[in-house]
Amino acid sequence: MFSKACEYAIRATIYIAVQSNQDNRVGLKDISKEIDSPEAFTAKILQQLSKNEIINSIKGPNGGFDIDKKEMSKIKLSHIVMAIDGDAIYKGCGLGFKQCSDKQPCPVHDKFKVVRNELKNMLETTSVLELSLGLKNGLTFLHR
Amino acid sequence: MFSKACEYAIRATIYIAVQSNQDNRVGLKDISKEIDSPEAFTAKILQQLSKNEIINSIKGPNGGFDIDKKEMSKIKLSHIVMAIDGDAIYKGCGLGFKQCSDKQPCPVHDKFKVVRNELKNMLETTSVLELSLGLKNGLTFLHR
DNA sequence: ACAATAAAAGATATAAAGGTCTTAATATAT
DNA sequence: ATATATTAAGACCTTTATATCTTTTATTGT
Repeated sequence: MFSKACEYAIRATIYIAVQSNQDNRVGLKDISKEIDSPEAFTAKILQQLSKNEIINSIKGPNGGFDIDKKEMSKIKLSHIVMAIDGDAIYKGCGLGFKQCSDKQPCPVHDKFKVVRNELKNMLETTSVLELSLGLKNGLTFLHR
Repeated sequence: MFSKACEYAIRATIYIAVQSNQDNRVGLKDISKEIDSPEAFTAKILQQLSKNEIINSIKGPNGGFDIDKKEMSKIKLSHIVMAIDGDAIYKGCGLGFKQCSDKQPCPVHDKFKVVRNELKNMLETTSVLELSLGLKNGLTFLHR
């Protein structure tokens, strides 16, 4: 569904959100350990998230990453996916045709549209705050 | 959503279905030209489809590929996807966790499940015959 | 039997995704 | 100011997906 980078990005963002909610700033090592991801690769992804203003990055001693509490409910999964994977999942044709459109649909166009719209809607309405609460309350899990 | 190989596989199967409906057997060259795919790569994919008994392959002069008319309504998109991409799209966790399950769900488990089930259902109920009819009737398109 | 045609199989090449390593930049505390 | 902690940036490596090329096998018509 998503690239590995995007999976790590979502995991990381949720974990940072949980910690930020408790006023904890977290560093790369901590994050990659908690979400079970390769450290150096995760660093790259956090850079991307930071550039896209999904998370804040603070250098130096006691530095790390966090998310503004007020922003947390505004950050949706769609923002993370867009920042890492781009809009391919939204606009891409199910059969890979560049010219596929409502006017000139590929054979699966309409069927895919339904599913894609559901996915799109889910991503656009699911907030990082919401996901972080489930994790905090022990209802969901982020590692093995 | 799917691999390139799977996209080509679906395109090819639909095209072969259209032709088989008119009792035409089609060769690799014709197929890859019609569906706008790399010829040699398409050959590999057709081999896979043939091994998985989704299409028939006939060697020699006047050889090529076809699909039994009676089978056409029984072949669903899910069969093609399974043959080429495997079951990752069904069972895979949205965040890439191996251990993700209903009992130990990742933060997006339930939300993804809804979308995935819709996709699964669509793939399992959409037949190659159905798709080939839209194409034959000029309602849908397979190339640029 | 032989030549021609077409797919199968296997080896190889190229591109993209996934991942690491090294050096630079920035902030903090002493 | 200096040493230390931490992320940023860029170069690099590895693996997988995508794609091609060559040789073999099967089928048909003559």
